This record gives sequence, C-alpha cells and structure tokens, in this order.
Amino acid sequence: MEELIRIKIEESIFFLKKGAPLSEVLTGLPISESPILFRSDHLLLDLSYPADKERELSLVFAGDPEALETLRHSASHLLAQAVTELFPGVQVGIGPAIENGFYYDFLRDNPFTPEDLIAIEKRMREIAEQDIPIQRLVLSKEEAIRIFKERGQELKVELIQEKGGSEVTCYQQGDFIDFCLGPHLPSTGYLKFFKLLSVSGAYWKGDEKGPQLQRIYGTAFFTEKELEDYLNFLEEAKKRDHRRLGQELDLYTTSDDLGGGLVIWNPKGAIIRHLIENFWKEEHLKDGYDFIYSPHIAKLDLWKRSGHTEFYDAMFPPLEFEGFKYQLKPMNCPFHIIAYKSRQRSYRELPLRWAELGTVYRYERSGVLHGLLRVRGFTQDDAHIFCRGEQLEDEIKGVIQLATRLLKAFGFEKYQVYLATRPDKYVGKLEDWDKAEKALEEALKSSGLTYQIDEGEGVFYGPKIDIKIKDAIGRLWQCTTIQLDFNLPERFDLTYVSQDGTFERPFMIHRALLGSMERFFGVLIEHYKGNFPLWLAPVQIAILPIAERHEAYARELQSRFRAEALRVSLDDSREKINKKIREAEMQKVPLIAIVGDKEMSNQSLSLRIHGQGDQGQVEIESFISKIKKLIEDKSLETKF
RNA sequence: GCCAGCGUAGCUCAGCCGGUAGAGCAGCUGAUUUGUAAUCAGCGGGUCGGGGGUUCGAAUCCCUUCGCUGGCUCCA
Repeated sequence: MEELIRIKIEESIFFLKKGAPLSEVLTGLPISESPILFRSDHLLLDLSYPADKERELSLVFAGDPEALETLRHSASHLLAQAVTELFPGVQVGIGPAIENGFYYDFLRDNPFTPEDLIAIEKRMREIAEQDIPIQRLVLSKEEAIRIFKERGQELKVELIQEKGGSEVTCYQQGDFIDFCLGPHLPSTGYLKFFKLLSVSGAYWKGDEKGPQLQRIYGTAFFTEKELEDYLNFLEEAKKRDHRRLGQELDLYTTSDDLGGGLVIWNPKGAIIRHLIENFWKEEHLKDGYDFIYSPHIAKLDLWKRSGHTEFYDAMFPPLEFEGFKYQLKPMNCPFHIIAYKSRQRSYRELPLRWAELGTVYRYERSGVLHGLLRVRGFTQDDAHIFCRGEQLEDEIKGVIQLATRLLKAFGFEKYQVYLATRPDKYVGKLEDWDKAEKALEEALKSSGLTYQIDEGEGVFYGPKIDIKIKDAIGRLWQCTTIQLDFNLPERFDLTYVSQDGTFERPFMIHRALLGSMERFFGVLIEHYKGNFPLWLAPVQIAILPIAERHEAYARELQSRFRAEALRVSLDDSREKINKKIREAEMQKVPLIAIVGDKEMSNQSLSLRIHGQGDQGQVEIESFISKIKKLIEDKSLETKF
C-alpha cells in the first residue's frame, strides 16, 4: 500500500506517491514556461525534490530575484566541474553564492593563472551548452564518504564528517558530484550569463593556520543586461576609485618614504578637510559639545589601566625614554577620561559632551592597508559623552540626529542602521546593559530610522549602534558608530556627586560620526566622483583669459573673487582657450570664467559650469551673490 | 601576516626567445594671441623598486628584500 502525498499548487490539488519527484505535478498544470524551482513556504526546493509531506507549492521561474542565489550557487558548481575536468587532481573546497556572485575554493599545488581563468570559463560555457541535468542525490553518510574518498576529495570528506547527518544530499552533473544542500537549477543549460572575475588566496575554513586554497570569484545573472549592468557598475567603481582621483586631482600623497598607511593631505585635499572640519565644529557647538585637544602619546601605564594593552592588539610597540615607556595612542578615550577626572564632577554639569578631532595610530597589518580607507594614522571625529542614566536616551537621540544632519549635508540620505546587543562575553552589570540597550533602541525608534538588531554582536564593553551610508552608486560604507562603555568608567573609577551627595558612576558614550577624516574623505571622493560641490571644491572658479591682453582684467576679477574668500585659479599659460577649458574640466573645477574682448568691454564674464557647458555671459556682482548663496547653502548642485 | 599578480621617466604604459632603454601626456624653452574639452617645434628627464647571483653581457633568467594591487585573515 503506497502512501500518497497531498500537494497543493496553483489552486490545484495533486496526489503523488511518497518519494516521487515534485516535478510530476507540472504535467498537470496549464503552464507554457517551465519553472526552475518550487517555493514551499519560504523554502526553495528543486523540481526533483521528493514528495515527502503535504505541501503547498508555488512556482519559481528563471529571473525571479529569489532564485538568483540558486543560479549563482549552480554557477559555482559549474565552475567546480570545469576545474575538476581541466585540472585532474584538484580538490574542491566550498563554493557558495555571495552578495554579487559566487566563488569556489580549490586546493591545488599550482595557482591559477589569468589564462587558466579564460580556459575555465570557456569550459564552463561548453558544459552549460550541453545542458547537463543537475541531479539531487540522497546518500548514506558512509556511501558519500566512500564516493568522495574514491575521487580523492579529502576536503569534502572532512566536511561530510563534520556536517553530514546519517543521510547527506549531494548534487551530480555529469561526472562531477558535490556535497551540497541545494537547491540547484534543473540543468546547466540555465547558466548563460556568467563571468569569472578574479582569483585569490583563501584559507580553508577561514583558518589562518589551515591550508591555503585558491579562490576563484565570478558572477552570474539571469539576463545578459543584468550581467552587463553589473560589469558596468564595476567599471564605474573603478572610475571613482579615490586612489586614482586622489592622484589626478592632486588631493593627497602616500609614499614609500613615509611608510605604509600614512597619508599627507596635499593643499587641495587639505582645504577640503579644513572645510569639513569647520562645518563639523560648528554643528557640534550647536549641539552643546565642548572641544578637547590631547597629545599623540601617553605613558604605557595609562593604556594598561584602560585595558588596551590587554585587549587591543592594534597598538604600535611602545617608545621608551627617561625610564618610562610611552604609547602612541590608538584611541582618544583615556585622555578624555583623565580630563574628566581632573576634578570632582557634579550631577549638575552632566551631560558633558567632549569632542576632539583626535589623530590615532593603529598597527594594521600590511596586507589590509588600502588607500585612504584603511590606514595606520588617522583622525577620528571622536567625542565622549558622560551622562546620568536618565539622560542616556536623550543623549543618544541627539547623537543620531547630529550624525544624520552631518551626513545629509554631504548628500548621504540612505542608511543601514544596526543595533548590536550584549555578547556572551561581557563586562558590566546586566541591569546597565538592559537599560542601555533599551535607551539605544528607544532613541532609534524616535529617530524614525529603520534598523536591524544584531543579537549578541555588541563589543564586550557595551552595546552599540552602527550606521552605514549608501553612496551615489549604492555601495555601503561604515561611518557612524555610537558605543556605550561600561568598562572604562569602572576601570578609571569615574564618579560624579549626585543630588543626595553620594558618588555615582556616569554612563559613557563613545561616538564617531564621520568615522575618520581619512576614511570619510576617501568615501566622499568616490561618492562625488571627484566632483566636489561648490562649498568643498578646492578651486571654485577657474578664470581663463582668452589672450594675453585679457590677463590684466582676469587678475582684477581674481582679486575681486578673493576678496569674497572664493577659491580661484587663473590660467595664464600660452595655450588656446580650448586647452585651458579642457584642463579646468579635467580638474573638475565647478565654475569656469572665460574672459575676452567682449567680457572686458562690458565688465562681465562668460560662465561655463563643469559638466553643464557654456552658460553665456553673466554680470560680476550678481554672479558673486549667486555663488555665495550656493556656498552658504552647501548646495550639492551648482545650478544657475 | 598568508596566497597570487605587479613594480621601466612626474603620470599612463611599450620593450618577443638575455645584446647595456622607448612612446604619449606632464615639465622646460621658443613660435603662435587663439571664443567653449588637447596649436606647433625643440629640449631636459630613467643606476628599469633595492640587494645578490647566473652570464662575455641582465630591464629581460634565478634567489632575496621592500612596496603596491586583488582577495584571505584581522578590525576588542
């Protein structure tokens, strides 16, 4: 007596024999296109998935965003199949779908060359065109181990032994077989639009001491257009690369002579930083912050007391002189704490909001350094808030508001917000954690920001809020972090005198809004693609005289603009006007003032706006008042 | 730190299988005095990342070291 399984799909009811492939229902459905997967609740299942229990199914077709992950996962199997065919003896590791594509890890004596990638991709296309069925197999653990042992796939054997239950699922296409949960596409023929992108090293199971594998990255899409769009996106990202623009626009310098991870801000970068810092300071004053300056080194003992020597591994080695050891600072907090402790504090003076653009030094391993985004010496836009428990929520609200106000001014309107809560290993009192987590969440709620909770992802000394910003081409960058700290107030025995004369422990909030000046500058360069808005542009106006006889007038204009504190350059080279325009455009100067006979005669200038072309003649004084308004408003667009 | 790739003039790059360096742009000089994205000509500029080796001879081959790039790991 065979058991029948009830399957509901598209308003029809089918009864399948237990274990029969679900795809049997398809013959009974009036559909023109065949699906690639079933959806059961939120689970995706292979078409060949066996009828195991009563289910309500819906159909997933090629192109469904939900199925993209499956497509990429199958693409990674296709990659692995091609590699094992082309390079006998290679062991396969793992090959998941990732955010923008997929990868597969291989263990092989020789690394893959770029030529190998081309050959592998070619082989992948051949296999795809053969439209080989991808079959789901359920094997006993012993059977699976035997199969992979036979094939010399020791890494897979290791995985099965670790992860597999008594039965394991595998997927087979042609001769290639992989230990994998699935689901997968019905056959390789669905893989049409994919591309291998790069090869790199990766550790087996992410363990630095484990074997080093070769990881091949690729991406795959359902349509040619999506693939092209993604490849264009990668090109666009390259054009925005702050390292390239930093050099082309003469913004900053790195050099072997300096050392890795150290940055010099050239004049054109330095003026931008100056403007950002001024703006930052003004906004902090508006929000009741005070400023602090602290030195770059302090006695090692301070860092012992703070716990940094014990818990923080990014410190440079200490310096020693006059019998004491000194430490280059990786953080600003201990200094602010010393200032707090410099005298007794009353509940009446809390909250104290102390801000500092504090330059810190961290020993980042050489392999992780990256342009301005990951450096060894950088300036945090730091602040520490000392407050009473009942002030916590309002303080955090204030910080969130200030952060979004600053970020919006630079054109960052979209955020991803995370609240990270108490991890397993933590310091401080449980009730303080609860109080703080509640305050953080309440503050988030009232901010109107959507956020997600990272359960247990807080640092050991307190819960935190992280804000990632979305740039002009949709990439996310971590900037703002707001962290509670139950550790340092305890270690340094911070107190204030309460209303009834007892000593109380203040709450301490660390926060950086832009993150660091270096990193934020790098993000800004990429966000703006080097086209800084007028208020930040290193050169706001380029004056281009047409011939030598117009230079005197050009200088007059230059002085007039300078008197208004406008940043202006004058091109007095013996080049033709076309060349001068090209130069100014390539330097991304927002406003180009061309002056010749006509402009001299009627005391005007011909305006060209970067990226917008010729605007015709404008009168000087109204030009000045217009651009001053744009600057004043920190307008993100230069529109006349 | 690990794996791989790369390192030639200020910048971008060429230089095959070893015969002792080349282009474009930039710079300098001169001519041109020009109306909305490159005027022309001339000149200067490199111990080919550093060190060692093989060789009659190395930018080219080998070893080593430093740096950069892509990832990995790391980022309490």
